[in-house]
Amino acid sequence: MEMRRGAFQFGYWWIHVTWAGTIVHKVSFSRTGEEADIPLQLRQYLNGKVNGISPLTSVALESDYPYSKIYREVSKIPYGITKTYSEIAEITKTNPRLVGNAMKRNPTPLIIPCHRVVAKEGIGGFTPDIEIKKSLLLMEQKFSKSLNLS
DNA sequence: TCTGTTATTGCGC
DNA sequence: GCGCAATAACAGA
Repeated sequence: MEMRRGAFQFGYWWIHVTWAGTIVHKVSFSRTGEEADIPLQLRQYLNGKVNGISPLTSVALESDYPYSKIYREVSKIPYGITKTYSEIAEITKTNPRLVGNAMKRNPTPLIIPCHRVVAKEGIGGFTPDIEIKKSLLLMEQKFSKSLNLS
């Protein structure tokens, strides 16, 4: 399967995606970019038009990745829902601190919905910009609410 | 190898 | 409120 690279503008940030088929290998952020195709499901998700990115998955879920247990648990969090670092830590028998570490080193944010993991009191963090996390959570909340109404 | 660094939390003061 | 330990992967030296 051929590896492809694309970019999508989201607010003030560009989201760069590297993928092959339905497996996403890398997601990164930068201030500048140039429009280039990304997987359709991801684009619709970022536009707030669908409540998920199925069938896309991440290389980080492959079992030989160090934090894969944490990543698998995080990817189970449904659209529009948030969990805390400590909840993930309890399930994976690790430490909340380590969960934060895993999120920071997440090679594919969005695909692994690390923005749905928040601190017990507060939002937690996000690299490179907390505003991205806030926008994503706000967008998900709005869209899931509109689904309930219809 | 060894050390410093995390997107945290809960407890003691 | 503040300081600190728990705890494991990783980068850089």
